[in-house]
Amino acid sequence: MALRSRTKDKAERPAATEADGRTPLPRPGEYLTDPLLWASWLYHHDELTQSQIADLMGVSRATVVNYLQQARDLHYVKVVVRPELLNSIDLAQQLKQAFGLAECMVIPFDGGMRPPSERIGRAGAQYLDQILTNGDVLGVAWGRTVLTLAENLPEKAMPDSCVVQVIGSQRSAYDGFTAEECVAFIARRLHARSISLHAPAALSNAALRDALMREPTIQEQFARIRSCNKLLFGICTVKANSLVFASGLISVDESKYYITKGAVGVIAGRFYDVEGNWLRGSMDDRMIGITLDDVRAVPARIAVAGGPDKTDAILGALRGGYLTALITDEPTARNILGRL
Amino acid sequence: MALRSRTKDKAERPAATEADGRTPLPRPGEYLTDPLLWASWLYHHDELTQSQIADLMGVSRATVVNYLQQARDLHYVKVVVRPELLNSIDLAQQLKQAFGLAECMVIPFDGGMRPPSERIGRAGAQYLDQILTNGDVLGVAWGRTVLTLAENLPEKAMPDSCVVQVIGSQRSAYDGFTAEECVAFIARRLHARSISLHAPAALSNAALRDALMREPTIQEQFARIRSCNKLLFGICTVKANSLVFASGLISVDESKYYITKGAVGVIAGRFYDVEGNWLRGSMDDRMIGITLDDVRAVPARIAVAGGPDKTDAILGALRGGYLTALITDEPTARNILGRL
DNA sequence: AACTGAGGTTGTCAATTGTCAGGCCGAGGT
DNA sequence: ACCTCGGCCTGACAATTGACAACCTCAGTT
Repeated sequence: MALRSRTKDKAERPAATEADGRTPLPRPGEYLTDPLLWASWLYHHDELTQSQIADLMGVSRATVVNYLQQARDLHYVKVVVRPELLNSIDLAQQLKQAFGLAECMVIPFDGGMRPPSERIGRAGAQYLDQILTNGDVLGVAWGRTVLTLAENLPEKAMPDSCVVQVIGSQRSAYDGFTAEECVAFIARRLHARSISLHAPAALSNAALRDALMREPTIQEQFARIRSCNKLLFGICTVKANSLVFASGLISVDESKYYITKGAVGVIAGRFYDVEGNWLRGSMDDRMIGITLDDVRAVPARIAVAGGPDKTDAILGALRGGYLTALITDEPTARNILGRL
Repeated sequence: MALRSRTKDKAERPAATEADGRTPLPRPGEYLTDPLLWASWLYHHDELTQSQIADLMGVSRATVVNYLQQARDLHYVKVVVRPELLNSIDLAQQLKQAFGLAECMVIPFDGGMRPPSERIGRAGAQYLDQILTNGDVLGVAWGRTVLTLAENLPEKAMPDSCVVQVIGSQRSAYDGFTAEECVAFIARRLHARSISLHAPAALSNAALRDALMREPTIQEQFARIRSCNKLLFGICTVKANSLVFASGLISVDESKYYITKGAVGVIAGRFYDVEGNWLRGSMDDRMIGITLDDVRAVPARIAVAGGPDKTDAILGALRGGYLTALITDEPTARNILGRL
């Protein structure tokens, strides 16, 4: 019970010898079991206390703390809140029903401690991990939330899959915010092939864009895009602080046309109104990327989006049928349902 | 930073009002979100402290503790130590190599605090959860370890699957130890169909057994058994304290014959020697259940077994090729490898 | 041989978490 | 209307856990 003196600890391993006569523990230096793993298992599965583990392993408790911390950092352990339950809470059910979604995850409100995009990204990572299977062709657009998702995606071996960039590249004001980076990141986590679109998202005129589109390599990429069976994207507002503007993809001036036509949201660079109608404009002729019609052709279309501003944008996307699965948070879900 | 007084908590919800003006929290009594789920998510995903959660939800911290505990009990959350890592630790690798196993999980030693069957059962539950997919036909034999596995199997929807009892029923000295119960339990957890074998495991003479075997319903069940694509079973020793005797399936007298022929273990009521040869005897002609030849015909054959006595029994089973996946613990793995 | 710096371990202390006896409140019985 | 019981919540206390600065140890360098 009292803290053991530590002066004598090297020589003996009291817990081991008494408990298991026939299987001597490995002598120091010939561990057959990774100590991180050993500690993690005993802690999380067998619910021993850190002190018990420390005795068992013959190190101090503080060391065990470190082991456990490292194991967490290396993602040796995962804590999962059963996603199907979040699927079933009332708000999610209502959204599913109202918009014919196949799946909807509504994560609880956290009192506004962290940005919704971060929390939703993490939730999305868990969801994606769960539904992806080897052989999938996953299209990925970009967004703040998609990026956090990518960063939190657990590692998983899907060697026969590929991750496809569905919108051209653009220079971003923020770090790591380009579509290529999202795609590459996700592909790496999945041990999958990454297929990026070697072209800018927006060109200065339609003729150039058309010429580029006729390039065989680009044609090939677009064939890939149309072969996606799953698609992951964020939803952007058209407000001034929105990422589409901050990233330089679209200038505020250019957006004026769309806004006067009633634009409320942007998916993969394409504007739509609150009814979900795709608003085609001059921008569209200068962009390289998936169209909203293409989006609807993908079997599983997963949107990760949420936050106080995004109500209308998400509502429009839902009405337009651009999604089959929505991952959002509780305030946002309430807002959307309140707008009906 | 200092602990906030709790006397004023009913009236206000400080974190909420400032952070999110447009979405009032539900008034008490109209929670749309299950409080267990809410608390669990904030705790495990957003890493808030229990006090923060208590403030947010407007209850005392102790209540949050209870919520979290309940959520754990109801399996709302899962803590998973990445199983592929246990697959890769040295002992597991050596066993895989030595016996041509497809998978092998070796869980770390816990100092002998809990019975191996309990710990291995839990590990097996996690493994099974991971490899099962909808549509599987899972055969299940019985055993102490299989039962703990069943109890710890997380809930999972596999409506198109079935769980098949591969050995007849028997009265047991222990509670819940019959094959039917294991099967029913697992089936319930998986929302799958449970197919039990309505016949005793052992009859008093071979003629009766043969007559029963000719019954169409029994024939049907056996067709099912042969259609299994996965099989789950425990491994029993032939020592006097073994479950096969305690359960009354086999009498100690009857076992004498097998033991003199060199029996070291029992799988689904069938004896085999240390080389893995099936020892056929008079018992076998009076039993209703899967044979060891049938076992080998199943594509995935998962054994959960471990403990100081079981070394030889497992070794024989490995040599006989009755397993494709073994889940055991570190001392047992060492013993087996030491016996080579 | 003495120095130095990186990597890993340790003891201490504050923060967080688990426990438990007692209090509150509503349902159902008298 | 009053009482009793059971379930849920609370507050205070004990145990566990996390953070951190100091400390070893050992290999490479002077």
